[in-house]
Amino acid sequence: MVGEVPYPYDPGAFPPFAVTADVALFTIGNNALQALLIERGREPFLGARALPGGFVREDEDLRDAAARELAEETGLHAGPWYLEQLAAYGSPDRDPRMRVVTVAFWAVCASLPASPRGGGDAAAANLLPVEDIERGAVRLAFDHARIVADAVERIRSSMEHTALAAGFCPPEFTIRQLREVYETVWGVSLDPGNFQRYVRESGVFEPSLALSAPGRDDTRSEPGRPASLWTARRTESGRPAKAVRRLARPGGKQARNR
Amino acid sequence: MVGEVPYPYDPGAFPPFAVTADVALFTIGNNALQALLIERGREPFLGARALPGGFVREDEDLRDAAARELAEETGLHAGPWYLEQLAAYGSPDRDPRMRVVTVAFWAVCASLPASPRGGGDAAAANLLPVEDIERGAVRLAFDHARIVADAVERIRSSMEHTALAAGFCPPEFTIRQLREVYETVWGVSLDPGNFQRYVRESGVFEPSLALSAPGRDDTRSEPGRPASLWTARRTESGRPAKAVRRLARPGGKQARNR
DNA sequence: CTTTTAATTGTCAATATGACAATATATGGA
DNA sequence: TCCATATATTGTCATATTGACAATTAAAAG
Repeated sequence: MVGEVPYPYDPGAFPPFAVTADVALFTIGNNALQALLIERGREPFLGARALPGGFVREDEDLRDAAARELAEETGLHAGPWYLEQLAAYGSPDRDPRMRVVTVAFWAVCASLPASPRGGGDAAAANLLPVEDIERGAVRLAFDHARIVADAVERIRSSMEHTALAAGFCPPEFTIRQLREVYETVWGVSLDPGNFQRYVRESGVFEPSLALSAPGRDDTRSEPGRPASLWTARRTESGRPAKAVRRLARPGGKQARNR
Repeated sequence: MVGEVPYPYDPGAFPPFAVTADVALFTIGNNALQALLIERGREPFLGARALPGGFVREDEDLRDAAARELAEETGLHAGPWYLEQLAAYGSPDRDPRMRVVTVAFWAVCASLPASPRGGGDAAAANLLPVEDIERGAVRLAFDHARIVADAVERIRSSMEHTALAAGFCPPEFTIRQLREVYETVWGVSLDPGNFQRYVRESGVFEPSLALSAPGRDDTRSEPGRPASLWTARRTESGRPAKAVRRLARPGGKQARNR
């Protein structure tokens, strides 16, 4: 074998690219699906919104870069989020300055500090309703509108067969909280009774034993029977895993064109 | 605005990466799912198998680069394949020579020239059974074993709700051909009667009108009622689209651990 | 014309889903 | 304490879908 660099490439044999990692972080706030965006403080796209992101470092894994950018932008470290890669976007003209390939990630989390101000990065970060973005009411930089659209589609689809919806909730949650996540992200209204059955029998979630539900009456003051708490079941693949499908209720919100 | 390069980056502000496009092409041959691989002719991983791929050119779109590499490797141009991006792979140590981020694609096609020899590229390309790869019986270069595994999983999953299986068939195909694709890729045995019903009622496929089936007896010589021909239905999203799910038949092949 | 082979359709029980009623368990006030 | 109110949770039942498998159709071969 050779030394430091066993089989060096001819330095001129390949075109150099810049590689960035961008993250579309979603959360639910104000009864709507929200995306974390920053306001660009310089050209190009000065004043437009953009996804948190930046150059991948020399010896940094793509995923680590995405997590780092997210942490820098939200101020939250040891992120309480669920992060997954979406795809690479590398159209030759996506950045007017030079050839940049970005690896996009999507993430979901339960909540965010009221004002997730940039923890040192240039501009301020804030949450904007996905509905506004889908309507084209938000000016997004580069191809970030497409990235957000693709991420939302992936999330909506993934929620049908996995416990992803739990990523929008605290570690333990009530069935109602979970149902409201589905209703908000999918833009539909679900039947509470049938949804209860789904959560109970799908194998995707499981009741939170420990300081479970009925009996933990500490300082609650809402009327009605207290709800039990649930968690996402540890991912044991190799299971059927039922889907949520059409639990919609008759007079509910108008479903999007899925 | 400025001229050629409106907002130039500081050349030293970002680490240069090499970006490549790799393609995992699958087809069905010999009653098994097969992947197109080349044999590496140089270090590192001399002698190991690798996915067709190479550097993305200066002004080339990622997808175009993938299609180009595929065409160069198979000798087929104007590819009769279905090509879609899988994900980016960019672990800092995935290539011992330098920092390379690869954008992986997966593709499926109906058939390939008997011996898809490299159309000019270094090594010979040939098809290897995915089963062997999954079993670890094939030495793959870099992280290509993971890429193949991810691609196979994506394909198996996608086939459940889309017409992707038709990508393994000629433009027009019989229901039996289509069923054999599912059986081969999923490693299960499906009930012919129930599968017929699925094809007929799922909305994913549609009967090939034109020179349809019963009546096109030109030079056939197989016994039995002649099969009608079908095609993938033009993608009209916004439809329910039934899933293939468990049409398995009792004594069929052992299903993989899905 | 009969046998053989494969495609296609039909039947029926077991499940799953959608709609909605009934019951359980809290809070708050009379 | 008892009742009205508000949720959570469980049941019921008609309908739709799925799995298993029988029956029918349409060709080739002898």
